[in-house]
Amino acid sequence: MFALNKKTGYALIALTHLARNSGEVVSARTVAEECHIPQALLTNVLKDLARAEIVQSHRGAAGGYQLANPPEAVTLDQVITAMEGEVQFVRCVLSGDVSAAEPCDLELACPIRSPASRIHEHFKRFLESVTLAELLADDLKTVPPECLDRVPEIAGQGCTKELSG
Amino acid sequence: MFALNKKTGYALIALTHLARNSGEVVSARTVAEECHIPQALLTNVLKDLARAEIVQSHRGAAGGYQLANPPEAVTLDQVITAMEGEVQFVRCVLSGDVSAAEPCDLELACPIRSPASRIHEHFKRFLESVTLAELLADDLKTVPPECLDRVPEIAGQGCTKELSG
DNA sequence: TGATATCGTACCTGATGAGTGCTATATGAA
DNA sequence: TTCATATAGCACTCATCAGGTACGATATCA
Repeated sequence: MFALNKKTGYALIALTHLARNSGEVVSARTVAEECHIPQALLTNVLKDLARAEIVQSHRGAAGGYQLANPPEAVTLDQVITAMEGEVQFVRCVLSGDVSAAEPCDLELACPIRSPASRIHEHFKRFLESVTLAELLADDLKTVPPECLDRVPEIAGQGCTKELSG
Repeated sequence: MFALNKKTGYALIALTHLARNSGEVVSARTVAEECHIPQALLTNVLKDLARAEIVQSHRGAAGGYQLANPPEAVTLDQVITAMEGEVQFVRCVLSGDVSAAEPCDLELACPIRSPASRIHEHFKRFLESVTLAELLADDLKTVPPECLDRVPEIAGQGCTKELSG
């Protein structure tokens, strides 16, 4: 199944919680309790988000976490990268990079390398276009109705941005 | 890492190979040899694709596989679903379905359920908009230059379809 | 100094991805 | 009829990783 993993899901939930308390420092325990996420696990999730500088951490008594940037500036791509590592789409796409941990066996002969790279770019842009602000906007009325139905003719086209407005 | 698994990658490579031999029946061994994919593994991949009716299988001597539909009609979503199961984006999105194998613990309280569903729909449409034909079109010149640079302002918008033309 | 909270890291366990092997069945040709 | 070829359907192994837990170190505040 092609899906985000649970940690990333928890991260998104925690981030929306922090966004709704913007400005305030909230402890991991509070977020865990209010979002019904196992605390020990959420602790690790928030640590990853802090390392990626998506949230700011404050140690000590009355410490906790807060968003490092406004929700509009936090992209889905950033969150996924923080939790799961660089998005790759097809695993070989980045292997031109010498440092890639997983060089592709087919590197020379691969018949889809070039087109897969292009699709990878589009995929990445899609993830970059989705922001935390859209996860906060829980109002379906903000989605232009014409975007909900014209499928797949307009697939992936022109609807993403309107979601946040 | 948010990525397609290797089997799906092999599936895409095999499908492009079949597409380039459109009409002809090609054996799994031939595809494996010409695409440099382990034969035993490719056999399973092609079986999955046949089960999903993405390719047609022909048993017996001189048997093999051929595309069941023209490349324009084969979407990335179909291939991923055939190889990895239904795309879910966030794992809970489909759990409203009673038959879901993985009901979400947070079902009632989840603060991102509704927006995640919307993003899931966009994500799915993106995958439906990418066709095998685009994997065959290896010519970067078919991509309008303005689509390659305006990032992320136009992210995910309006470029996908042009890729195949 | 003690309570609280994050930081870093290591660990466990079950599921799943990647790959292999075998038997049954279908087909075409000798 | 027989044989070679090729797919169909399982069942299996092995390694990796996701999901989750635990603990000592460190920072902050009262």
